[in-house]
Amino acid sequence: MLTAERRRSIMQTLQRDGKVLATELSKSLHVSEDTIRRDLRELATAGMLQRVHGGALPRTPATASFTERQQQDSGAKWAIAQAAVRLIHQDQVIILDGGTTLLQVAQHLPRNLRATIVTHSPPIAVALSEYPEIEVIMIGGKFDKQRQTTIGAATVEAYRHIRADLCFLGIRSLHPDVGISTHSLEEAYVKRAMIASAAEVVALASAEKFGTAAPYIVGSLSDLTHLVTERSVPEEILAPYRAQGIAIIRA
Amino acid sequence: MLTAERRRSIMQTLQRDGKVLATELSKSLHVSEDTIRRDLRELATAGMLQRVHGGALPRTPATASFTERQQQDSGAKWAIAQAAVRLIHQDQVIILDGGTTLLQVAQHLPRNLRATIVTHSPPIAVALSEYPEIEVIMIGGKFDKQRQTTIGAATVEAYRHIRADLCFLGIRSLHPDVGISTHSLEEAYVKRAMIASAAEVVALASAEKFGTAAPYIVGSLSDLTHLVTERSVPEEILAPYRAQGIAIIRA
DNA sequence: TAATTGCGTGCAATATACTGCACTAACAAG
DNA sequence: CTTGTTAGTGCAGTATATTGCACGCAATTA
Repeated sequence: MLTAERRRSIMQTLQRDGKVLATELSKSLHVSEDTIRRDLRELATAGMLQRVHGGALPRTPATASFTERQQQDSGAKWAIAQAAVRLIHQDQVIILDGGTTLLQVAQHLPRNLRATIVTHSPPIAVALSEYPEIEVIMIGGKFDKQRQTTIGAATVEAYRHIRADLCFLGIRSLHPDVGISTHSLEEAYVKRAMIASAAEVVALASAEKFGTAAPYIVGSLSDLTHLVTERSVPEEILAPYRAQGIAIIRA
Repeated sequence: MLTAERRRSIMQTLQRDGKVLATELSKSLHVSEDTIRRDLRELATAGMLQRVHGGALPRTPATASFTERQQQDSGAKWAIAQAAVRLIHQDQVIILDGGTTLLQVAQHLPRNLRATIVTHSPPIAVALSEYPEIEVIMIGGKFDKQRQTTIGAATVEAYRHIRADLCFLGIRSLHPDVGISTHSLEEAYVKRAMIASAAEVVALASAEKFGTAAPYIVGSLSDLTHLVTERSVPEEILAPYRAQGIAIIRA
């Protein structure tokens, strides 16, 4: 494995997990810890990460809370992202929601995928720089620092002018009766605009999102065409969704 | 086998495998490693791939040029950013251009600055998450992976609806006669829109930008109200700009 | 105190890269 | 046809990069 390739891999791991350990990297990349330490030192000198005892952390605490969230339960998110990616076909126009799960999806795309990806999440746009064949459309608006997405009238308006094949929607609350809901009114508006702009809507929901409801309604279950979730979710919980004709993928 | 043919083959392999090794290419294409290395060097110069020890990797603007560029000559950039920040007042609406220098500016803002910052650079928006008192407006559009900014009609149009107090402009070429110019037509349009939307325009230019010109004109010197540059730039070079009534800050 | 862990440095071995030079083939000008 | 020019190639020698190892240091823990 090339040196530069290994360092890219380290950066990717760091971005994905929010931290890296020298010992773990040494094992997973099959080089000595000395080499890893040297890599980390170099990358730190280049300002690409922050060196700490035992490993390294992302350089910008900016995305700290964001990256932190990304750490928790990353196993399930990883599986969901993997499964979701398989729904994508060449040359499609795809809308990607914000959030950590969707960032995972962006990072798991096939390297040679040729497609147009529309997103209102700056971190996702940046992550997609890695893919030479993907055209990225960034939707503007007021920037929500907590969610790391744009929101507001400009965002909703921009989505109005787009007709996408596929939309990947991050789900906060999903309930058989209530439908899709969320904790922010602005976020709900944006998600509605995304749904309205796409032919097929894929919901990405980890296990704990089921049977919960939040104050602001995004839409009904009938808005969804696919639902990607964890394998651990029992069949009886999924039954109402199946009844709606939603294609269920248990990752 | 023709040279051009071989190089196309290299690019294809790179595209397929995500990396190429000089030794392997030498064997599979039946030429010496020197020839392969020459090919890789040429292709790297042409910006088609990124040369690394042992072979080459796909050119990924995010990791390669942007982060790397942020490294180079960061001393001067740092000083310029520091000086530029002092032009900002509380509660202003400020447009921030893309580019590494402007990212530096974003990272050097006072912690408690209360302001609205408008930018078409996703990395800058993310960096501004740090500042609790700053409202960030992200301008959307087609995402330019190399420059890490949005461009195109949507970007220009969005700037039209904004009246800012201050605009910080990254400068690529500055010439007493030609004015402000750049290498990308799209970028020139966006910069023009930024200038048109701001009451005061601050140009940020490191020493090597002076006396150079590029194909696409952004505007004339009279568009500028301030010019922040390095202390090392001699007074006689700055004279024409002073004559225009531009306030010069030598950081 | 002793053991452990992570860190940094110097060293040697190997792999890779660059430089200058000579050779070839294609091609244009005389 | 001959000659000069150019681009492309390979080779030899030298320079640089990368890596793992041995060793000592510092901080933490048993």
